[in-house]
Parts: sequence; structure tokens; C-alpha cells
Amino acid sequence: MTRRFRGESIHKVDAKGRVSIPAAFRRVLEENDPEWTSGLNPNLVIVYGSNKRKFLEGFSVSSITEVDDRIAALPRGSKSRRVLERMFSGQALHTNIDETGRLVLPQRIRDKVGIVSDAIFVASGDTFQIWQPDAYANHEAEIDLWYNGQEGDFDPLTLLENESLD
Amino acid sequence: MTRRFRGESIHKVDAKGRVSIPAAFRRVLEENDPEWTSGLNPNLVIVYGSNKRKFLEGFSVSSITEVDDRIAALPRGSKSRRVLERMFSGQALHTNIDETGRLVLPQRIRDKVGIVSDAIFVASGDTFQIWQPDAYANHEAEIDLWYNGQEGDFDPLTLLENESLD
DNA sequence: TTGATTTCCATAAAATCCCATGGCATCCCT
DNA sequence: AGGGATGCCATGGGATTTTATGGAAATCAA
Repeated sequence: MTRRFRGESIHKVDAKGRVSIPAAFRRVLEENDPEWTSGLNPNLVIVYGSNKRKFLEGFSVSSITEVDDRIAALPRGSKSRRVLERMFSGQALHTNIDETGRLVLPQRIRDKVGIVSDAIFVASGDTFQIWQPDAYANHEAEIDLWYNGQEGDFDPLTLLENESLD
Repeated sequence: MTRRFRGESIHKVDAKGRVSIPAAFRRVLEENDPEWTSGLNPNLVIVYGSNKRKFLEGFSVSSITEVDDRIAALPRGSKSRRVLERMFSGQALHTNIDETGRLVLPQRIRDKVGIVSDAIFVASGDTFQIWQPDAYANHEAEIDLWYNGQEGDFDPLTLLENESLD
């Protein structure tokens, strides 16, 4: 994998479901789309399955390909394979960025995560998430709650030392 | 990892958020960016998450990659992983040095640590920190305080013997 | 035809690029 | 050893390009 997504930012979603994708994310999507060349618009996949999730997940072409390959390696007909196939094939949308750097989120998908007039894009390793702002704030609060319980000068990197402990 | 950052120095931050990166740090960033070759401008990642921290942390490409890989090795969905992902993916900025050796710190990020017209860069192993000068002075005072509490001929290197002890 | 969906144009604000200058530190030549 | 000449460093300012976002025109689909 070349470059990862970084950063977070809020964007307007208009009545047609158009949203600008953070410029920095576009660069990553371009680099990770084998078919992309300067002047073209990169492809990406939005996974919206699983109503347990309150966000949409965006994949670059190379990231989704990696996931697809791993699913394909599972035994045909196995439960895991069926569940995953449904999520990444059926409940996903293959689309692409338009000339002005925007993506169109169909009504059905927006409804699924409660997006109306704004959406926040958040990087997460080799994928990114799209949340309805308030929902994301709640999610963050949950993390902060735990985080604030740590010592004053707690450095998150120490979490890498002692693995485990959830 | 090849070379580590050393030293500290203050630089002006202009209205556009531009700041010169200490020349010595640039050399380290160049050496630690696999894509870098003479003539190019090295990439780096600025981590600004965690409001507990009153400074920004700069990573070379190789340093941040190491962190990313270790995070990726943590169990998906674990608390540690979520905390770290938010900080190193969401609350971070992938950027690069420009022709004149400068870095641009967006307003939002400057505000987070109170940087206005000056910033002090401080080496810290394989990363460096960027502070608002006064905040750094306070931080140093705290360390001195602790240091003065030690015995008269206390040698800091003894800290290497008994790891931990906070 | 009629609502939905893509294209195509428009623009203000923000982010980048490009050029310029004064200081230092270094190198080099006589 | 003196004294430019050279080159990198820190910093400024203006010109250009990209973004983010809105709306109208053109296509589609049922």
C-alpha cells in the first residue's frame, strides 16, 4: 500500500446528494487506482452494509481489491464468505469522483447513516469513514471518555508497547 | 531508522501559516522518506490529535509507517486500536516541505496549540515537537522542577537502568 | 412526461506556487 | 590573513491555481 488517508473534515451535502471529497483523500484515491492517470477521475467503493455501523466506509480500488481477494480465498459456501460477500458486493457502491472532486451519495445510502446537509470524512488507515456529524461526535465522546480517564501526561503510543488489553 | 532529530529552534509563522523547518531536521526528513531523492521535497506527517497535548508532533515517513504498521497489528475494534487510529489517521496531516524549506500549518491546527507568530521546534528521538514558545517554556519549567528534586549529583543516565518508573 | 440523474458552467475563498531579499557561514584565491 | 564571492537559510509578498459549493441545462428512465 502506498499512501494512507489522513485527516478529517466536514463538507456540505446538497439536495442531489453531492459531496466534495477532501482534496487530500482524492490524491490517495488517485494513487491507488491502477486505471487512473492524470486527467481522469479515480474510482472508489462505498460500503454501506451492516446497519450496526453508523458510518459509510470508503475504499480505494487497491484496498477493496485486497479485501475481495481475501474473501475469495475463503471456502465457498462458508458462513463467513457469504456474510462478507453480501456486505462487500451487495451492500456496496462502486462509483467515481466527478470533475469537481465530488461524489454522489444516493438517497437510500444517506438515509442509512442519517446524513442530511453535512457529512464528516475521517481517515482510518487505508480506508476512510463518512459520518453524520452528530453521530460522529457521539462516537468521539466515547473514545474521549476512556482517554480522559488516563493519566495527565498519558501518551497514546504507550498503547503499542503492551499489546492486548482492550 | 537512520538519523534522529537533534536540537531546538524558534521560527516565525506568517499569516498563511508558513514556518521554516530547522534545516537540520530537513536532512533527517529527507533521509527517512523512501520516495525522496535530491531535488524533491520530503513528505512528513503532523499529528495534532489529543487535546491533552499542547504540542504538535512531526513524523518522518519511515517513523509514521512504523507506527501505522503496529497499529494495524492490534486487534480490529479494540479500544487501543480505535484510540490510536483516531489520533494517527484522523487527527493527523500528511504534508510536505516546500521549495524554500517551509511547512504550512493550517489555521485549525495552529489554534489547537495556540501558535500565532512563532513556533519552537524541539527534537525528540525519531520525531520532533512543535510548541507555542510560552507553552514550551512552562513545560520545561515543569521538567526542571522534577529534576531539581533529584539528588545533587543525579545522573540522568541512571534512568536507563531501571526502565519504567513514571 | 416527469421525477431523477448527470453534465456543464460559475464563483468566492483558500491553498500553492513563484520570485525576491537580507543574513550568515563557508570556500577560495592571492 | 584579508575579502570578496558563493550558497544556503529564514522570511516576505504577490500572482495563480485549487477547492468547495451552488445552480442551470441536458439526459435518462420508467
